[in-house]
Amino acid sequence: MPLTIKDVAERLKLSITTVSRALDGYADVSETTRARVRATAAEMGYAPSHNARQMRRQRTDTIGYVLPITRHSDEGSRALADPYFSTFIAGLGDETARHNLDLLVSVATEADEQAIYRRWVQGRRVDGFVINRMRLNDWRSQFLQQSNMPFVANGRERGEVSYPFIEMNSRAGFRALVMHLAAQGHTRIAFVSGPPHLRSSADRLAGYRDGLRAAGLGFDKTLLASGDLTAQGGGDAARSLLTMSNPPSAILGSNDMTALGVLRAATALGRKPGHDLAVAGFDGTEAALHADPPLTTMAHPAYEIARDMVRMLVSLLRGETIAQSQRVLEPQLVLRASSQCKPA
Amino acid sequence: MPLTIKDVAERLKLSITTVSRALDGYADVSETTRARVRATAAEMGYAPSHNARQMRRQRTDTIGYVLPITRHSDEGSRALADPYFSTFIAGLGDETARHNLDLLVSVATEADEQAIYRRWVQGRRVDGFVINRMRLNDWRSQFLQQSNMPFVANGRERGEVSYPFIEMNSRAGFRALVMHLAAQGHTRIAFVSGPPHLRSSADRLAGYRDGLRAAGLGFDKTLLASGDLTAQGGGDAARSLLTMSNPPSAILGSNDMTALGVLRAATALGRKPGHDLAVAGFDGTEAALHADPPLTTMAHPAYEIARDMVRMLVSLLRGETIAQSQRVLEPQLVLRASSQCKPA
DNA sequence: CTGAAAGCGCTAACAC
DNA sequence: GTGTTAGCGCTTTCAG
Repeated sequence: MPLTIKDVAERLKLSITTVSRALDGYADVSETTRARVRATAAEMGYAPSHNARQMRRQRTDTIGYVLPITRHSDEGSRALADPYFSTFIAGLGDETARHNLDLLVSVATEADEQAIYRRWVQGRRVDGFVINRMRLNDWRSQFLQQSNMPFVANGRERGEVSYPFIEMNSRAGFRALVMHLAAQGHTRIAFVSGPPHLRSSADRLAGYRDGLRAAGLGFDKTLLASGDLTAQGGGDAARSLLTMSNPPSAILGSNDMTALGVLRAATALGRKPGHDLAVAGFDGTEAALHADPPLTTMAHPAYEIARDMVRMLVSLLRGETIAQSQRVLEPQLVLRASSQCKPA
Repeated sequence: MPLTIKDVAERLKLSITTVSRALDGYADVSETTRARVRATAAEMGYAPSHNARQMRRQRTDTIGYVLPITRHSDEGSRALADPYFSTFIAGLGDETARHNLDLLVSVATEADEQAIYRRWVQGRRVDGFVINRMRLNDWRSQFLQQSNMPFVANGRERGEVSYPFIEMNSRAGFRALVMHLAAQGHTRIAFVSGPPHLRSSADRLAGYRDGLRAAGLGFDKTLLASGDLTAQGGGDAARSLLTMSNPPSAILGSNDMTALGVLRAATALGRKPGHDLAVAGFDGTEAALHADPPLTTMAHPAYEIARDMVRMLVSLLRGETIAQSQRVLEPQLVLRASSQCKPA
């Protein structure tokens, strides 16, 4: 049976009210009493019951994050195989800790996530949400808005939205990536897309097409392969692209994991990425740095984005107005060996 | 203002007691009433307040995990750079979700973690803990035991312990790794250790020495470099090892990240890992697969371990006795190109 | 089978 | 400055 405020009060022969106020730093309690209370509480190892406190305050001091995975959870080991997510969680964890907030985490497929959101919202489990990997039509933002639950998104749905978000301009990023490859003489530049219902996939594909246009290259749909943002998917796509009659001389992955899969598959097919095949990814993960050869990518500061999202959410919870509540960041090109070659 | 049980009761002209019982599936309520209550509650979108429920039940249905990081949190982006942790969290998330438990996560250095553990324990924030990255002398296990807080550890402290854990036999793993290298003729096998206060570091070093002994090789302390389980640390260690007068022909990293750093640094120094330098890691992360060249490693099923730990904890919370409460798993050697070469 | 009432541990009006 | 009291929303005796 853990200690309660009553135990402390009895020991001090004070009322629980006074103890509560002393501990919470209210003004209307004498300094001597406050000191006595503090000392005794510390000595007894008392800490208030989070539950009881939040029940009374109607707050939880907790932020929720549901990690969206694609596959069935039996294969959940893949869930965080993408370093993007782990970096993101690290940012959430660090920044919430800094504000003395707790971070409640769950892992769910798009099919299962509704139950969790409902439970957390209606069960008043969290004060606000951080959501990412936005879909073109995303029920989460609607649900949270109509539930009056504060949240900050990483990215947004199609079109104008009214909620706060931080977004990467990945469309511009892919345009730049294509231009970079075109500048080296590549004309057959393939693209391995992500799941089509994701906003990021649409943006990245649009950026790819922007780049082709800007470089004066036509769009050839045989150079478009579909992936799923995993290395596996990237490998499959690369195999089909590289075994066609007129294969591309450059392959762009929707993210680093896809590009890593491309690298491996290409190497297995006897190609030499960085020599007879240009490859690039997107996200700037550490794995890209250690790849064979090191992977050209676009830096995407997932850690900082996560921290900023928490900061924005904290402001929201405090009822403050956020200066810049809808931010668009520009990614930065990171040139490495994988893309530094001319077409064969 | 979210819905409460009272709202549902009023709508149905029933007492809150009956509503509560109907929803919780108690036997002593008529089937018709139960159906009516269920339907109305669903229709209204009612879900019980987690806080109130747990306040009453004196349970939280939440499991805590404090991710231990080494560096100051300003550099927290490194926190999860090690895929071992992200895989571990994925396992925790999946398995807790499966049991309808929530997972509370925090990120803290060893210096800061005490505050979090105290807050969560004394504030009755969680029903149990999962802890990993055990130290040789670990205050956490003592604290949790004396607080009467159930927990399961990944690994354990020095010596015999009474708490449940799952541990990798990394000592045997490193012994096997050294034998593998020695079998190819390597006699100067270096080892980049981890932080000395970690149990895993001690085990891995001991395994390294076991291997040398088994292969009939002497222990040369100039071949011992200290790392910190990051790629950065591995790179630093490799630079000092490879620039000495009589450099090693093989380098073993305490984990994959260390070995990846070794690979990069060695390549930068003009060495060709897999040809004139053998390198191997430990953990079996996906990054090792995509490395240049692909990294030999020992598979360490962090995802499955995490899930099993949650299962054990759940049994503990239910008051069941766990069949195998102290498990030791054998790692599996995964041979890849990085270690497949003879000494120059 | 259903309802009234107590109380989980705490905070915040409101008294004194 | 300090104490008394009324709840936060729910579960669980205990009556009926």
